[in-house]
Amino acid sequence: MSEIDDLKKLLHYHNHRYYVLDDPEISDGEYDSLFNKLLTLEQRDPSLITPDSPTQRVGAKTSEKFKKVEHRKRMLSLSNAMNVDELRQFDSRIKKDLNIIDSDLEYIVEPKLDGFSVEAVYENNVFVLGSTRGDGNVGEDITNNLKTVRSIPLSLPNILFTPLEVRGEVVMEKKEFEELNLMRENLGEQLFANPRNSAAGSIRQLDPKITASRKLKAYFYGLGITVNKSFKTQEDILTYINNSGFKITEFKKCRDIEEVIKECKRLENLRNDFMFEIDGTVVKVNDLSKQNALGERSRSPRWAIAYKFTPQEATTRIVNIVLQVGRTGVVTPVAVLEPVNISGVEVRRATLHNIDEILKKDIRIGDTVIIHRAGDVIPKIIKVVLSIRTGDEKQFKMPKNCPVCDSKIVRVEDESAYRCLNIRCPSVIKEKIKHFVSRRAMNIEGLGDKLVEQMVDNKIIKDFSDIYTLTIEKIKTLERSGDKSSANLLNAIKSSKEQDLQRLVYGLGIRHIGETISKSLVNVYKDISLFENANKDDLTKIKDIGNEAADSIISFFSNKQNLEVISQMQKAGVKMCMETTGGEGLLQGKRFAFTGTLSLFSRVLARDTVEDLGGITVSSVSKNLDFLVAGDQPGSKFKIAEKLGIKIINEDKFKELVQL
DNA sequence: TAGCCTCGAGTTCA
DNA sequence: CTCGAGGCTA
Repeated sequence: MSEIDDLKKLLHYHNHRYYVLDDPEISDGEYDSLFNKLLTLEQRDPSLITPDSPTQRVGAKTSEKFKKVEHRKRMLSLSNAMNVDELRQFDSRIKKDLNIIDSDLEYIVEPKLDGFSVEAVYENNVFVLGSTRGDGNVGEDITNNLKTVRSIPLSLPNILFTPLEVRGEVVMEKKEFEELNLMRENLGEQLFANPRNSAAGSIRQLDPKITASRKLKAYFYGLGITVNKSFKTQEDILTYINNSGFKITEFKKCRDIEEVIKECKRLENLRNDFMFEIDGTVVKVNDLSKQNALGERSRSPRWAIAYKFTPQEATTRIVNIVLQVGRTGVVTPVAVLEPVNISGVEVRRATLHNIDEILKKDIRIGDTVIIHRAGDVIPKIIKVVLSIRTGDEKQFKMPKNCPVCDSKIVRVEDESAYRCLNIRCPSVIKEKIKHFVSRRAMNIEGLGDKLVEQMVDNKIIKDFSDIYTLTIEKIKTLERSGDKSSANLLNAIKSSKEQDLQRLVYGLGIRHIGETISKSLVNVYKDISLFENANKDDLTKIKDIGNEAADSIISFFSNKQNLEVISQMQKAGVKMCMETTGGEGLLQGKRFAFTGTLSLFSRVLARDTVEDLGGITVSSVSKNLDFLVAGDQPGSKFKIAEKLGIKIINEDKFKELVQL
């Protein structure tokens, strides 16, 4: 056998290890050197180049449009089940059609990839044709582009039958998609709305070089025409496809429809853990003879159904853009949306962050937009659907004055935010007070957002100190404040006077000073009066305090009004010094993070427990972490911790550790 | 000075 | 949760 053939075999093998099994045996460098060796040999005698050679993945640009390709067997789509009931209906309908009365029907459940459907045809072992689904009958010839997808084998190890037609989905992994969009953003190019569009756009490129650069993956799930009759089940087919060198997704064989439902729910919960987008599951009757008996409708088979996850993406219209003024005076534009249901909640508003964001995405009032709720909860506007623009949309301009107090708003150099600098701005006052009374600061229960707003509007309070001069008469002038609730509120205010100093310092809302720095500050300056004399040198010696934070502290404590408010609070009996703490704790200096649902502790209790014992709690995992406490259904932190070799403990272990 | 880590700040709905 | 930026470290 020639050296060229050996090299090709070797490269195919290592390509498969790398791109299909994700388990390379040799380094990238070694692969490249084998590849270059083959390239040299082929260049010496180009007549030896075969179409399945690894050097032929990226072909020449096709100038004309894609050629049409007729599918020998129609590529169908799937009917949808929008909920669990529709899955059960599907099951009973099939059983009726098959005359199955008192027995169960076996199904295969696979994740449904949100990508681009393709077919790859192999003749005598060699990849000869790649096509899109098109309308199901006729697709487009994308052979050259599919060849660039490294997880698709160019030749197969052994022939079971020929031709072999495999069907699957080309996807772009989420990470890849984000990187691509980031790059396009830097180049000022139009962004892709989601990984599916991105995969579709990449596969329909006339220049295979572009497709090759997109790092697409392909997963296969079925066959086209099948001359071979040895397959009995869908499971056989998946196993065969996989053994022939294709990537397949995980799948599960289910005894009955209830197990199918369980599996669908499981995958739905895990959807964010997949590297690629999945928008549902595909449920197929496992037995091929039963599939045949059921047959197909005009556009979809009767033996399969797609179970759709509750969507995390939706289209809606921007009714208006309004402005919010936060506690730091930042003026934030917020889109008011036509209410739309995404993953079970009605979304009406979405932040637009700042004017740069609006201009970058070219968002206008009246635009139709795609909004998204990923693993998190916060809706995000992904992009404007430009194709439905009527021309009646209104561009949004930042006003010159604060929408609340009408004073001039300014944009600090190099910042995208506009700020209202009026310290008497009612909105700023309200937000500052809400922050002061919030759970993590002074924790005054019963003083919620609505009440604070009323109090400021009615001029009952104008700064923190006024909270401590409230009387039952004043509170009762407000809506929905009776004897009982007013008394409760006064009690809560009274007990807040004893809060730790660090909570007070945090509650003051000094720029750049959050919970952590408040704590470090309080450890050094144990009495509020000492803060006034703090100098920059001393401050910057404290961990995490640099130039900006130090300046911010000094400027806060040299402001007369601030000092006046503090002194008023002191007169009202608010504790202004730190209690001496009793020595070293059990967990002194140990860093903890939590993930998943805890059952023995609430998050707050777990946090307080650690901190009472001198430990530190953090919200993200890094190599400095000492313990990750994992509850039920841990999130991404779990994987990161595993990778970094962080000690992961369960709740029971944690309980032992804190000796409760 | 670059790159990593952490902290702060803003954010939606039930 | 996520982003941006301040601060720390090599």
